[in-house]
Parts: sequence; structure tokens; C-alpha cells
Amino acid sequence: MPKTKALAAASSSSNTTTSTDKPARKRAKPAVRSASAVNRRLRQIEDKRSAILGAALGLFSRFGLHGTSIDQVAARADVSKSNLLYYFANKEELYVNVLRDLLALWLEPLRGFSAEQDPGEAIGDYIRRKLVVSRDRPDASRLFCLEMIQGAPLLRDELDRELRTLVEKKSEVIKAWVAAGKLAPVDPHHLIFALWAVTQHYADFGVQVQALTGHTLDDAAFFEQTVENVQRIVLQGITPR
Amino acid sequence: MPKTKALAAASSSSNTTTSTDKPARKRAKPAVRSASAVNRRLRQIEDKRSAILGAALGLFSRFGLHGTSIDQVAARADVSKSNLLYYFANKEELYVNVLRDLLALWLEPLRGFSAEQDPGEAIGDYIRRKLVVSRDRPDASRLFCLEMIQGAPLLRDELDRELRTLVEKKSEVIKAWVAAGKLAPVDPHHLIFALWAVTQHYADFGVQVQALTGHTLDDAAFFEQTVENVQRIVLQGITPR
DNA sequence: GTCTATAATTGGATAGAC
DNA sequence: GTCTATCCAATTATAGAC
Repeated sequence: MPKTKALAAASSSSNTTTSTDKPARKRAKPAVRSASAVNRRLRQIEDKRSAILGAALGLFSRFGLHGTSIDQVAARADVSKSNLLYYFANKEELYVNVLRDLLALWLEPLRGFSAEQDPGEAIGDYIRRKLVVSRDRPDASRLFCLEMIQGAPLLRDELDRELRTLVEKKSEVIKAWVAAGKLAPVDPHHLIFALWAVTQHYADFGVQVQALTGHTLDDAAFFEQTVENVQRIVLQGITPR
Repeated sequence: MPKTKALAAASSSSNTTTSTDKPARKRAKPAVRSASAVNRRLRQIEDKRSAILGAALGLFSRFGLHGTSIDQVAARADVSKSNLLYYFANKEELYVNVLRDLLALWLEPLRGFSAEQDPGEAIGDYIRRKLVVSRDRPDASRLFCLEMIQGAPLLRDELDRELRTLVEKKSEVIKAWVAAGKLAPVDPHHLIFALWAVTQHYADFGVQVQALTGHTLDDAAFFEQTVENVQRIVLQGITPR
């Protein structure tokens, strides 16, 4: 299985955040073209890359890795199949890159939690933020879900590292809240699971939500109603007090 | 697309519940074999059918329709590929049959709700029952989830009919509880979504749960702890009272 | 009913010209 | 970088003997 080509040394590119490895560029000869021309070219390439990644996300998140053909992705990104294979050496590499871009987005909202905050406010806010993601990036949510269902073969490592340590840290925060009497006694893990579940549900089971309520989160009124209800259920519960 | 063969008139079979269409049987000649022998034969066939369906569920629920080959299903069910295709005319028909068997299981727990019950008890009980399903039939939960993510192309009709009417009916029950002051004011749809989400999460995101807690619902202690926490969160909420 | 070919297709990936 | 042509593997599905 050839995994070279597009993985070739991306010299000194921003290695920090998202999709790194760009197609190998040849910068040997003395700069004949103007700097701006080169930049334009680079931007063009980057645009194409993200067009492909975007198209791939849309399709993978609905039909999965095997339910999507390279051809379809190429068509949707408006490039030829072989051109796509110039940017991503093979299908799996494309898939992995799409996934990697996701993880950051995924972990983001949880980072907010800190012991100094008012728990009610922090959690209420978290629910809203996650619902915003479910509304604006349902495809991301779905792909994440798909990957989980399959046992997360390609995310397992990251799960064990990044996610795990983050969750442990935030669990401590929740425990502190409980210890301070600011929160009813609840196991941090289960609380986090509940928060994830109820918010992502509106993305992953979007068709069901639509079939039963007639609405989508895109409907502003329904969105607010959803935020309110989820917040109330989790924070106050449904037993009258 | 040939969809005949195994769909051939199953004469007078129980058309009501689950997977109906059995492979065409020839009952032309006068009954030479004893009745018991015939019955044994029929049972044998039925066993094979369900062996195939079971194997298919296991694989489809992990890798999806396209991620699973007929060969794999056949191997797992311990039949030959062509033999499998005798029982199910094609891959999609197999898939649909697996799905159909699921729906009943899916709707079941919700039917319990009735206005006479104590809501706290009814809902607490429902949570437990759903978690039992998540523990004992995680594959069913996953396949259902997979199908939803893909937009439920093969379940859409059933969604609109059966599920929808059932949910409407149970929404009325919840509304009645709220009106009677037995339940805090909450939109029935969102409550039902929350219940589904938090319980199915333990099946669909099982790997994540395991990665973060180190436990599975198969662990009896963890199961009870889960039931308790989910019940508490939904019923009492997490704000101290 | 079950098996052994085998037909028919899809789709991932490579070669090589431009 | 982009394209055309092509190879090759994997799979679905069928035909037809037993």
C-alpha cells in the first residue's frame, strides 16, 4: 500500500492545527516568479485541498467510507478522480485527513469548563454551544458518530490520548463542583455522556427529529426551544419541585 | 434489478409481524414424508434464515451496508455465498429484512407509557429498559443509528407511519402528566429525544464509553451505576435542591 | 437446497503524456 | 498539476449441474 507521494515533506508549514501535509512542491530553482504569484498559486492549491476535504466530509458523513467512492467526492469537489489522487495518495488517507480536522472542533467546547465558573451557567452554555455545532456542522457530528459506531479504528489512539486526558481534567472540575455543593451528586463521566448524547442527537438523528417534529435546528424558533428544553431537563430535571 | 426468486409467493404465511418471505417451497407431490419430518425440515430452514440474519446484523451494524460483503456474512453464518443468495435474493433485500426485524424491538419499550402510571416510575423504568437493550442488543442500536445517519432511506416510510403515530400518542400522555402537575413543564418531543439519546449513547458510542471509563454495560456494577445516574439526571436534574 | 463456475461491474490505483 | 487510458482486485449476482 503506497502511502508516499502527497505525504512528502511539507518543509516548514504550520504544523500546529489542522490538515498539514500538502502536495509536494518543488522550490529548487531561483524564484523566477514574483512572490505574490507564488502565493496566489499556493492559495489556489490550498483551496482545492479544502474543497476536496469539504466534499469528502459531506459524503463520508452520510454514506461512510465504503459507501462513498472517490469518483463521487471528485465530482462534488469539481476535480477529476486522478487529480484528487494527486492531492491524497489514496482513499484512506483522504478519510483520515477529514477525521483529523474534526477532532479539534470536537474537543473545543469542553475546554471551557473551569472550577471557578458557576456550574449552572457553564453547563447551560456548553449545551448551547454544542447545539450550535449540531446545527452548523451536522456532517461533522455524523461522521464522528459513524466512526464511533465502527469502533473508531482510526481515532482510537487520539481517543485514548487527547480526549481521555481532557475528560479526566474536566471530570475533576465537575467533582469539585459537587464537593462544593454547587451540583447534585452525579458521576462526572455519566454527566458528560449525557451532555454529548442529548446535544449530538439533534445532528445524528436529524431526520428522525424532522420526521417527528417537522422542524430542523435551522429553524430559529425551534433551535431556541431546543436549547431551553435540553438545558431545563439536564439542569432542573423533570420532577416538579 | 432482479428482485424475484426468494420473494416468490410464500402462500399462506403469517404476514403480520417480522421477516415474512421464506424461500419458495415446493409442496406439489402427495405428502410422502411424515408430518414431523416436514416440520423438522421447516424448522431447519427457518434456523438457517435467522442464522444469516443474525450474522448480517452483526456485520452491518459495525461496517454498514457497503462495508460488509455477502461473503463475510455467509462465512459468519457458516453457509456458502450462493446458498445465502438462495435465501435472500440480493444484498439489499437481506439488509431490509434485518432492519425490519429491528423496528419492532425498537418501538416496544415506549408502548408501556400510559397516563395512569406515576410518571417518575414510568420514565425511570423506561430508562432501565432501554439501557438493557443497549447492553443486550448493542448491534441493533448501532444499525438503527447507522440507518438514521444515512437519512433512513429504507426506514423513512415506517418512520412516518408507525413511529410517528406512536410518538404522538405518547406525547399526549406526557402532556397530561404535565397538565396534572406531575411533571415539570417540558416539551414531550424533546423529553423523548433526551431519553433516547442518553440511553442509546451507551450502545452507539460504546467504544468511547469504554475508552473513557474502562467499563462496558456488561459489567453489572457499571450497568447499575449507569441506570442510577441517567435516572437521576433526567428526573432530578443536576441543580442541587 | 446446495454447490461450482463464471459473467458482469464497480471502483481503487497507476502509468505516462502533456 | 492535470489529464487519458488502463490495469487489477474485489464483489455482486447468475447459470446450471447435482
